[in-house]
This record gives sequence, structure tokens and C-alpha cells, in this order.
Amino acid sequence: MKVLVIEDNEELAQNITSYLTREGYICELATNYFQAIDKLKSFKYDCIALDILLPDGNGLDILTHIKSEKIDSGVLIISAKNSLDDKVNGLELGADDYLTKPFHLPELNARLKAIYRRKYLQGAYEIRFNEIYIHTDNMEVSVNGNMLDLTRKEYALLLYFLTNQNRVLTRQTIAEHLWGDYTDNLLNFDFVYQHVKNLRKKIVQADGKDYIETVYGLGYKLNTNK
Amino acid sequence: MKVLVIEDNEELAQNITSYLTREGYICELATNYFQAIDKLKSFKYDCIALDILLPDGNGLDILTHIKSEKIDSGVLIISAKNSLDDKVNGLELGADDYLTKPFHLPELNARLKAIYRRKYLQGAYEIRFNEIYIHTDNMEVSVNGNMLDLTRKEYALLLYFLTNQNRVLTRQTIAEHLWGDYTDNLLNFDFVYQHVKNLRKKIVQADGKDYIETVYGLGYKLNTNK
DNA sequence: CAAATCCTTAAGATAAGCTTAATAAGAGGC
DNA sequence: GCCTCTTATTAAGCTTATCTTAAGGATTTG
Repeated sequence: MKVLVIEDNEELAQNITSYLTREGYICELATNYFQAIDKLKSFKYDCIALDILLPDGNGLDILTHIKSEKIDSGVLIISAKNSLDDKVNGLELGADDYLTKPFHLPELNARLKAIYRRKYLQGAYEIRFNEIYIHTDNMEVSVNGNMLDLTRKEYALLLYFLTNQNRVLTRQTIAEHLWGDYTDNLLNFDFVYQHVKNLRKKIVQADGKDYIETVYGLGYKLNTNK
Repeated sequence: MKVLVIEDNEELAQNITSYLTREGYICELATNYFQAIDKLKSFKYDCIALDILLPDGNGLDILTHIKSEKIDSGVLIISAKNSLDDKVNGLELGADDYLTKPFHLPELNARLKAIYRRKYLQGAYEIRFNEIYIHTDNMEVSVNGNMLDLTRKEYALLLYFLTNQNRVLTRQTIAEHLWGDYTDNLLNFDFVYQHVKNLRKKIVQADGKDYIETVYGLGYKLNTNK
């Protein structure tokens, strides 16, 4: 899952991103209003953790932007304790959940996962694709009843394919989704080959079928009809 | 077993927590209503010892919160003698047991253990996992008939694994469960390695099998199928 | 109060995963 | 069928995660 953390307190922001990364998220950070808007224009995120109090603007304006631009991301508002107004306004503006500071990182994790479930999986804990099951909670994948031992990147890649079935994904898109803004000034996305190859191999080994179709000159597609 | 003690009388609270800690519990303390709610939002407890009379609120409201938020913890209500109303209300609201002040600490211990048994072990005194038996009452562990001599942390760790079979537990989650809120602003959870290693060693020594599986990049998992 | 045990921390070793570069294989156009 | 461009594979070096070793402190026990 790809997350944008919008938080101006550098130390907290660093804690959050490194924690979420360890927990398997693809995590990007914006430390002010403009940077946030900028990133939202350029990239697509599954969830956004949004601090209300920013040095150069109000987080709720970012939320308004998200909604008016019809950006389809889950939004978790983070704000100071007992700031009830923010809570009410935030939820009214269409935020998915609310978390008060100070909070504990696992709580953030749990809420993000819950938003993801509600928003993208209709509340389910797992995604199915033919005989492939992904248990999003502990990042477990089983194929035909056998556990698949995937690395972090392979898992992220599979999840990305499964939430974009039958859609062609270019290497660049994949790179952006799995590696975030690190890919900003890259010209070469060869490393995607590696992970596609590894993922393919493991799935074929377990299921005998290669659902990942190469679309020559474009990218890859998870093919339902195989 | 991880317990949250909600009790405003500082001296009594201190007595309780230090007693329970000596008895092998992982024990946290909240001395008022808000602190309690806060902790309940962030952490998961096996049992909650809940004093009814708090300076800034009523314990029964905490109980209501626990139930409405579907927090799955056992609840032991503590209140002044002969306050029959509280007892009836408390049990009606879904508390698991009731203890009147003044009480003896071993009595508290016994009741907490009883709640744990009823709630998590279907009334049994021991947990079995393959050839590993945990007798929760006296904290004894046997593997293939041989007594396993575990330290307090190892025991707590094993119990935590056994109550979360086949679920990936991150080092941070483990740390929080075994060390409580002391871990709040830690970034490094290396010390978990040690205890996992020690526990593994003892189990392998006794049983020849290493049920604790390392999930690279995430944490550990007690694997049933080994 | 001393001895023993346990817990924590730090540093170095090992292992797993990720990225890069070089080379091979395959697809499409002419 | 040949050339070019794209994709796949191989292998190596690099990074990050985990494990081990060891030592000092804290805690418990006798």
C-alpha cells in the first residue's frame, strides 16, 4: 500500500515514515502544504495521513483539494487532541477516519489498514484472484492452499497487479507505485524486470499458470482469462 | 498476560502493578479516565482491572467505551464494598468479574487468571501447541514431557506466540506486548532478537523443532505446520 | 549482602533482498 | 530473414535485516 504522510514536525514525520516502511508500506512524505499539493498532483496514493496544522496552510484545505480534484485516496486526519472542530469538519469534508495526537504508531498502522480494507476491499481482509489469495493483514499469500514466500517488493507488486486487474501497467507506473518519489529522476526502470520475473516464477511454481502477461512495448497486465 | 490497571489511588496502584509484575504479568497503569481511554485506543490488553471511582470520570463509562469499541479484553471491576449498584451495572455492561475493596493482591491475581482462562482458553488451565504445553497458572511449560525452564520474558513471549498462532508479529508489536508503554519512543527493537533466540534455543533443545519462523522484513510467526 | 541469574546493549558476522550492468533471447517491422 | 528495439536472464556488488557473541547492569535469590 502506498501512503503519503503530510506532517510538518520533522522528527515525528521521520518516525512515522520509517515505521510504516518497516511495516511494509511504500511511504512518501510531504512536510508542508505546497509540497503536499504538488505530490498529490503528480502521484497516486492509496492512503493519505494528513496532519491538520501545517506551517503554510491548513490540512483541511488539502482535504478539500483532494475531494474537488476527485483524487481517490483514503484520508486519515491527524490532529491535536480534543480539537473537535477539526474532527467534525474533517469527517464532513469526506475524510475516512480521524486520529488524535499524540498517537502510537501501531494505532496509525491499524487505522490505515482499516481504511484500505473498507475502501478497496469492501471490508474484506483478503483479496482473491483465481487461486491466489492475499491476506492483507499479515502480508501472506497463498496459492492453491500453499503459502507463497514473497519478498516485500514482490508482495507489493502482486498487490498492485491485483488491484489493477486487466489493466496495462507500464514499468514506469509500477516503479512509481512501488518505489515512490525515489524514481523521480530515473530514466531506466530495468529493475522492475527483476521483480516481475521473480514474482512470475514463484506464482508459476505454485499454480502452473502465468497470469502476468507481457504487453510488448507497453508493460504488463494481470490477465484474468488464463 | 498483559494487564491495564486503572486506579487513581497512587499508592494502591503502585502496589498492584509491582505485585502483578513480580507475578509475571506485563503491567501498565492509568491513573485517570482520559489516560485510560488513551491507552485503550493505542494498545491491546488481555485484561483490564478497572476501578469505578475515578477523579475525572466514572469507570463504568470506560467499560461502555470498551464494549462500544469492541475492545476484546477481559474486564475485572474493582470498587468499594457494598456498592451493589456498581456491581450489577458493571456485570450488566459486560464486565467479566467483580472485586470489592479492600482486597488481597493474591485474590486479584486469582481473578485475573480466572478471567484469562475463561476468555482465552475456554476455561482450560493449559494451552497446548503440538508437544508444547503451557500451564498458565504456575507458568510452567513442558515439551514432550520435559519441563522447560523459561525466564519471565521467554515465557511471556511464548504465551504471546501461542495466542497468536500463524500470525506475523513484528518486533515492535512484540516489544509493546512484552514491555508495555516503555517502548513508546523507541526506534530500535533489537532486544527482541535476544529473547526470540533464547526461546527458540530452548524449544529446539527440547523438541528438535523450530516452530518460530522468521518472516524477513516483518517479524516472526509461530508456524503450526512444521 | 553476595552470588547467580536475567536483561539489555553494542559490535561484528552472516544471510537475504535489492539494484545494477552485461549479455541473451524474443518480437515486430521491413 | 535480418535488423532494431524490447524484454528476459544471469551474475555480481551493494544494502539492509537478522543472528550471534560478548560484556556490563539490573534484578532476583539464597
